[in-house]
Amino acid sequence: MLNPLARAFFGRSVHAVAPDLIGATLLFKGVGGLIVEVEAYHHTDPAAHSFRGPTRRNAVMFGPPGYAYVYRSYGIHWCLNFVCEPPGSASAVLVRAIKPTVGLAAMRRRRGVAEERLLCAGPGRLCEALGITGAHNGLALDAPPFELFARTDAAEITAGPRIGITKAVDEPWRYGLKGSRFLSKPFASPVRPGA
DNA sequence: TGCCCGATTAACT
DNA sequence: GTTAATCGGGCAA
Repeated sequence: MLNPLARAFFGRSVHAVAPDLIGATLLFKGVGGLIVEVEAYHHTDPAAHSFRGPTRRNAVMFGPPGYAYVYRSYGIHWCLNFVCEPPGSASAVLVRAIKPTVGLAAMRRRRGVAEERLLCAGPGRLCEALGITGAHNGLALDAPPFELFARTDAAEITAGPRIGITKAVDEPWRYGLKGSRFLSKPFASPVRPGA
């Protein structure tokens, strides 16, 4: 059972939780950093894995909030989601990028990359750096090996269309820390008419 | 069963 | 700019 604070935090709309996760600290077995990019997936969203109903893969999404949904992407990579909203809502937030702060050496070893900016800039890269796999699907987020700490300082949050999807492509449900160099891709700058 | 596609990434040209 | 790697889901047959 999740602690009441975590349940209250994740039990809200994905569109409330997602921006609140920007600037939060995520650690897995003591390795991780600051969340700088996430995407919201609601069960009514054609791009969501839960849109067509429960399967063995997405079962965790249909459970209570505050748990990790880890799935294999393109048969190769692992991607980490946080289940949100009341139980059965089947909505989740995809963690797309973090700024590495703790355990840099372990991340570099797992990734085989030295450049700090590329350690966790992308959902697949992030899971590889932290050592998260399908074996961790369904784990509670308020207990080891996970550690989550809410944002303490004010953060300037920006939003835009999600990446790598083909359905509901115009919905601005990607949230990020404005100007961070650890994003998987930059957010489009506002276009001024006549510029 | 067979076929196509995907919430990706790295290594090509 | 393009493409391969690789596997589960969804749908047609």
